[in-house]
Amino acid sequence: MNQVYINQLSEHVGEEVTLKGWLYNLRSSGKLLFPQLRDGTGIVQCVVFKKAVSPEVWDALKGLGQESALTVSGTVRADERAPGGFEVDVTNAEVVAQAHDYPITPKEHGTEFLMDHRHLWLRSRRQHAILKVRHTVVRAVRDFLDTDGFTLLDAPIFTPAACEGTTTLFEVDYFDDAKAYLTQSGQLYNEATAAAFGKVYCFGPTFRAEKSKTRRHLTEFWMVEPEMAYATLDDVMSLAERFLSYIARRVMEERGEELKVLERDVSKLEAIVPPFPRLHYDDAVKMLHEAHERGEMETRFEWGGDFGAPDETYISSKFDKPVMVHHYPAAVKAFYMARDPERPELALGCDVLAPEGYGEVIGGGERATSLEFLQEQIKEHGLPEEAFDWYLDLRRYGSVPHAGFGMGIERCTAWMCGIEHVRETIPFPRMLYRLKP
RNA sequence: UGGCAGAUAGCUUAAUUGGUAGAGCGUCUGAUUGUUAAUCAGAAGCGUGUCGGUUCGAGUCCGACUCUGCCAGCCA
Repeated sequence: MNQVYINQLSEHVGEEVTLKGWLYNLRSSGKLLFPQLRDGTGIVQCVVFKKAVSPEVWDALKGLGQESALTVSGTVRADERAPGGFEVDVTNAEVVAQAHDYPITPKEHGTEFLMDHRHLWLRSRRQHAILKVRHTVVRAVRDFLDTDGFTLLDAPIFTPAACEGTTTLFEVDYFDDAKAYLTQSGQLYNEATAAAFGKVYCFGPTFRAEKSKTRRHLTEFWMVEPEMAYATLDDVMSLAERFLSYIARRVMEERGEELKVLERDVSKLEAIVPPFPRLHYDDAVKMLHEAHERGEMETRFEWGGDFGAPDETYISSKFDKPVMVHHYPAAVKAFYMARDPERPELALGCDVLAPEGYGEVIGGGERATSLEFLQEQIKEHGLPEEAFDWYLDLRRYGSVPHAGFGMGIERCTAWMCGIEHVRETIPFPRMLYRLKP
């Protein structure tokens, strides 16, 4: 018999097909059963008339528990009463594996319970939709960069020392008595590959041992980091707006059904088109000051600091598109940031703040080119010089202006989906105090 | 790491002033030929996170601990 997937049913109306999947839910009405079958591509309601199947099949189906594995055969029929538009009139079925007392019932559950059952929660409609959107975000990221002339050159996950020296690193034993650290950014390695290949990116897991307990943080997350040789802050901002608008368009094109499941306000995604507003740090601070004077912000923001979550939310709330804030004070940015020649206290850095309070989805900028400047910075930041000798070589041998950024896949996905917390945008989130399952 | 909130049945939760811990869902049995988190009838079963204190009596009050959630800092 003709095995098909549920998302292909529209091509098989009137045909006899076999579906292989799991029981999502079962309702009964006397001589009639309505098993809902899911197979990873979708959910379809099947209809079993008692007299249409053998007594053995009827009895097997009647008492079947949620998430039992089964195959069903029957005729595909378009039906307005069915949620997906199609139904299958079952003529035969086989129970592959019975399931009893599936923990996640069709009722409400708390976050802790669901996270403890993450391995099963993934089967739920909403989680399925979110992770399908993630898949499309990842594909869009790769397609965009690949067709734009970028070469994928992944950075190592084991690193000998801090890339930025600021955030906390996960330390692991690395043979004998050596220590290695899990990467917190591929940034420095990207600068090496950019000098070899021109336009490059790395895309992999990133680890931050920050004890953050917010809806925007994971200890293990995926980051894509493009880097371009002979590029400036302006180039990187142009790239960021083309990049994000491409991702949003792909999500809308390919994941319409999923966005419906998530009840996403698609008009928010439709608004993500170039150009994005560009806001100088000074002007952003001015906005915050005015907001404070009007009583919209509790405390007066001090020039020179980095924005806190409430500041970011306020700034982004004034725009219906992502905002690109640039020229931050150098003091709050990484040591490798290039300086504004006119105002050396400012870094040529840029953060993209997503609308709706999703915060910083992209952080990047132009890198410093001068060997002497970087040597000073490394000293000032108290970083071990010997760990950066190879990095400084990049300034000794043909140093050119170059720029890039990093985007967090989970933050981007949460934004696309319009969901509260990044923990639902990765199959198995790693967080402070959560390492299982 | 700090602030706040919380932990009662497999799950979601109720419990007045300190006085017999109750329900819905799930499970089991039965009814129902169009259900949409189906409904209806019946049944079983099981619970106050851990340790200590106050009290005639603690889910409730006090202390410590463990765990969880939310917010903040840090960042993507």
